[in-house]
Amino acid sequence: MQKRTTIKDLSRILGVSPSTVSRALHDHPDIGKALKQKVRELATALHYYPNAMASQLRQSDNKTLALIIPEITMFFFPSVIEGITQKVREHGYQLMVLQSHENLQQEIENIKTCINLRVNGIMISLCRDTHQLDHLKEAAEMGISIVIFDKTVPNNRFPFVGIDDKNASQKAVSWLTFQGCTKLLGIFGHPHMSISNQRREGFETACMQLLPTGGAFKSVHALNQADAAHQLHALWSQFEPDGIFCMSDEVLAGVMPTLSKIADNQAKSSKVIGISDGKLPFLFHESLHFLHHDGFKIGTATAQCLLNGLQMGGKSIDVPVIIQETPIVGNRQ
Amino acid sequence: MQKRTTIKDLSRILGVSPSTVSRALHDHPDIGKALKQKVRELATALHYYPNAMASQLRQSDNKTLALIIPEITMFFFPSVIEGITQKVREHGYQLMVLQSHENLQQEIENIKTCINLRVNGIMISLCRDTHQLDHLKEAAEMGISIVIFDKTVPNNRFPFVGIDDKNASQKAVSWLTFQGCTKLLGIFGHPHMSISNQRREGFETACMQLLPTGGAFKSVHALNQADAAHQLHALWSQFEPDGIFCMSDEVLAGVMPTLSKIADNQAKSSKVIGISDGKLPFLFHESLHFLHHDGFKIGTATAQCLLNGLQMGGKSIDVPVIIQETPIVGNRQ
DNA sequence: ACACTTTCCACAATCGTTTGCGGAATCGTT
DNA sequence: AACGATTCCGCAAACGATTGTGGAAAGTGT
Repeated sequence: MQKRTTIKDLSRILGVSPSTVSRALHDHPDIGKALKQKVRELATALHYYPNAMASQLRQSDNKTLALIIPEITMFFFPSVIEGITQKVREHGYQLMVLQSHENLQQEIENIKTCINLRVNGIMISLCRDTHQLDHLKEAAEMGISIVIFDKTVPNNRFPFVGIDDKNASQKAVSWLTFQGCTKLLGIFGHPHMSISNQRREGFETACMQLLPTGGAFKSVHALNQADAAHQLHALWSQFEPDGIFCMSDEVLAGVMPTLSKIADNQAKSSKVIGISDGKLPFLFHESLHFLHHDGFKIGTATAQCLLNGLQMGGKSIDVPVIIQETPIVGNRQ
Repeated sequence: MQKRTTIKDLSRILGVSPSTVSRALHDHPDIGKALKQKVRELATALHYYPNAMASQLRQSDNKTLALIIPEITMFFFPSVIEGITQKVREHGYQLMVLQSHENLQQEIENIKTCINLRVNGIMISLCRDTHQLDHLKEAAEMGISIVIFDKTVPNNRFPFVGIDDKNASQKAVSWLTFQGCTKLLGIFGHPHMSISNQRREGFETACMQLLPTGGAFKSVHALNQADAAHQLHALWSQFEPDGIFCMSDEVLAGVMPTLSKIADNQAKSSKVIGISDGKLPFLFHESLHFLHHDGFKIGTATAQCLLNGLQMGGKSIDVPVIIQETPIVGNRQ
């Protein structure tokens, strides 16, 4: 890492003071037009690049927001990142993405990194083993704005962006029963995740309300995509549903191939509905409906929420933002 | 952003010099055991977090590597990021992910950000409109190590990590002909992308070599997933292939649903093979083979290549690293 | 008791920029 | 010609941490 040209270098060569060079480069009105020109020319000629660490230190601000998520999987998060990126860039901030890999220790480490770096704000989707928010409170006390999205904990006091999980599940059940299904299977994500339980509860209460007498339902938790496939397969001999609810794209990705592998007429004709970011359902042949859990929209809303909080000097609103998922979208018209 | 406790605060309270505090926190042998203890206690009591900007400025190094990619889509890149993250973290570096959104101007901007931030190295997959590498050369001259992966330009002189595109295509054609296909369709990505053309060329030459007399082939470029679907659909009436080669997951995602939508016996029985990261093919019912273009492996190899270059003081090897894709993997056993 | 290590810590410079303040030159006005 | 207003720029102190050097106190050996 060799020596790079600095403001001092420029100032020495031009015979002016460093402060003048700095002002010239920033188009400060105090500096004469002619001099500004010369400074700029020399700067490009000598490949001058302002040292971001130095200027950030001086201004003690780096215009950076952090995004902490469990993992950048192919499901959901790419959309979220896209939404956040767009909104964040519009407002002149840089985005830093950190992954916790579903590991609380790593999540804490990431928060520490954010504090050390003096980021302006944090958007975080909690990993499944996170149950209390001390590490976030620590960051908040350091003056960092925080917004939680998607995955949270029950008694969260930070601003939150997400969908109404229970309601979404109820809509799904409602649709299935409307289609005439009476034997429902709900497949949910990792049991440690907040949304898994929210959505399961919504599913179960809806089933109890909406299923006709003689109907039945069952709900299972899958640890991941492969486990969803495995559980569905293992369960089929005992419980053969005519309606299946998949709480996420990951579950759906496990379910669909398995479903078509089960050489059973019932399997072919059983209705499936999911909560989805809206990409995956279109890949399958089978008619497939889903509740649109729009990652992009959640991303922009989360970023917007954080930016609002920043403008209000950290005193952000405490009311959760609930994104309305689009009622029901069929992927075949 | 209120005032945070600094090393000076600690030193003032303890009645020692800032340098002593710094050394104590770094477990420097010059500092007495008792004092170290007191410093550390006060530090945690006062929620002291070292200001990363300050220390990075002083040491003029920030242990950060940048990853610049066109876009974080659901295809391929999540795996790549995973591989890179793992390798990079092992070596104590931070990773910064930047997206160019297939926009050269944005790519240049990202490089500039990297220079300003004084990152140690850059891993980049070029966006499709990038044809010359002046912006990368600029960064290289500033002492930043660079590795290009996946998407590159013809006459690249930087270290490169990727697969042998032509060879992969040839293997695909070879498999299709071995299956008895004689009328092949190759569907490729955006025509501006290097890999699109490499893979198409490989496809075409292989077709000419391997197809029996009477055989035929055709290759088309799709701008994106939806366009792949559309083109396949539009083309079907004129050219009805019995073997289809999809050069990427994105293309595959466009092709498969369309294929099953085409109510034609031929469509059901036509063989499909793709180059894939290895997740998507397992989602489909149809028997589907693919050449494993392993994103994770490419990620680790890219990061390793960059780290090697860093250790050798920026004088990195100039020989491209070619990852051998796993020959042919069937997704149903 | 003397010289000689160790042990432990302070001083001050430094990384590269930014910025409040002050001041010299130039200009315009009466 | 005198005087206030512009215009344009330098001085020096920050931002918060790291580090080479120097040196006082304490311990060791003879």
